[in-house]
Amino acid sequence: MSAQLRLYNTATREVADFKPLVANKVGIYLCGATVQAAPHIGHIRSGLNFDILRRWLTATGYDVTFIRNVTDIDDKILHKAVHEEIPWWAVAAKYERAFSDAYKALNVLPPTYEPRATGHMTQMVELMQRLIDNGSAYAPGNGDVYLEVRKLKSYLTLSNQKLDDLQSAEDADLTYKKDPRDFALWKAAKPGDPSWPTPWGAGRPGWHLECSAMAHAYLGESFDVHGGGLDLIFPHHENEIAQSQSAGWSFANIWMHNAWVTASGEKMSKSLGNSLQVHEILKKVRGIELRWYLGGAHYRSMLEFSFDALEESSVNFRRIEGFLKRATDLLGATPEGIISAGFTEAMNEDLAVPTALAVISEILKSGNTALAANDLDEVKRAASEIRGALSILGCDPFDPIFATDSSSSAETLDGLISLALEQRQAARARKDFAASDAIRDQLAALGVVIEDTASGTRWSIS
RNA sequence: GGUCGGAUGGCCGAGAGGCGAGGCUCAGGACUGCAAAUCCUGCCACACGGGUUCAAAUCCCGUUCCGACCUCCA
Repeated sequence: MSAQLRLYNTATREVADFKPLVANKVGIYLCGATVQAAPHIGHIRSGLNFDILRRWLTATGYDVTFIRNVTDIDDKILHKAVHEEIPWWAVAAKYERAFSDAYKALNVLPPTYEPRATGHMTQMVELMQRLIDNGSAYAPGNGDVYLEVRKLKSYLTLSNQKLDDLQSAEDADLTYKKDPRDFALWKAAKPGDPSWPTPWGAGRPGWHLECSAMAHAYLGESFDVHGGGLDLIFPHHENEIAQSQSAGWSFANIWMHNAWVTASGEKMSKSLGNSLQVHEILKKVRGIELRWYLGGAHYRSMLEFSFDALEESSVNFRRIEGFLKRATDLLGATPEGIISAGFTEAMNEDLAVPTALAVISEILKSGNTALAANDLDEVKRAASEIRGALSILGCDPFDPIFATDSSSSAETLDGLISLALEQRQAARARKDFAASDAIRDQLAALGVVIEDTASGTRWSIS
């Protein structure tokens, strides 16, 4: 059972064996950012959770094509452009950059392809043409194009809702829509708005069209996994399904949704302020620690954010890091990463990261014990298994992306501290503990922490 | 109104019929000149009320509270 990856599918509401459509290959489409504001930790959690999925699939031998789009044209971006008094495309570029920086800081791998909505207008127009031609969509003549949802019997099966149970929007305008629940594939241009030409008039895409068009462009009519946050199930993913299946494409095989980061029990939103933006939190903890925290909860569980919990998680991580550092010193080489059976079993069960962390804790314990006993084989095994696990979680401290800058002053620093440690050692040798402790305290005041071990004194910067 | 989650020890956070997840904190012990690091021991929890069962945190019924979505959302 441990050899078979099982994943939860929102569409069936159960965990089932993962069977790729094509042997040894996986196509994943993740709804990425609508680039209208700087990312908060909830946005980044989504990218992170799917990054772990992708790394796990890759590590277990799949050839993964991972698409994460950028939606760079939508209502909010236009509003923001007015507010910030810069062009809409400058808004999109600015926040796309902010997202890229955040992904990089948290070691979220770049997707195989990262398509932008504005780069796929042709594909969107083609899709609409197809939908109009087969009677699924209609253009009422005002420049809008709508999808007629009643024509698709499978509409709302992902969210398990009934069309007639939906509360219809109070401001639904039936001037052009046949049904208030029909949604806009395309919106007619308003004066001053950016627009692209179509056979039905100039305009811009509605929110959902771009994902169907881009998923089709890069992954074809059917693909393995479509992901996103829980809040995208309805309407975004339902509408993607509606468009794509109306076009005759079978679309995604498995739907995966990550849960939110909450604050005080509530879903994060802009009303909670900017303090939980990724770049703000990175002023307090390292990227690798933020990642360890955000990735540590199961992807389908809400993660209640607090700085206390973040700090606690960082303490735990530093312990693991400390072991790897000591093991590396003892072994005289960086351990290679290997994947242990326990870790595999946990990850294969719907990416049970919390269980995987328990596995890491056990390996850590035996590794530390082996370190004390100078059992090199066991130290090497433990360090390798831990490094292997950390690399899947994207938290490998030896990953160059997390490397602290090793400037030329590092050697000088090392020399200076060694000098102080030699003085301390001399004091200890003559049992002048007042002097030796004074040196230790002074170093501690500078942030240099000392540990006396059987093989000498180690130091690190806290 | 419809749909979907959740409530677990001081705190975080898994599990989903039996044999104490794990982490953090705290207390004690080992090691140490003292620290630090590490290891060991301790802290036997599952919102409430019924029920099923040899056995329920887990299944069933009911209740309370919290949250999410219903065309802006990761």
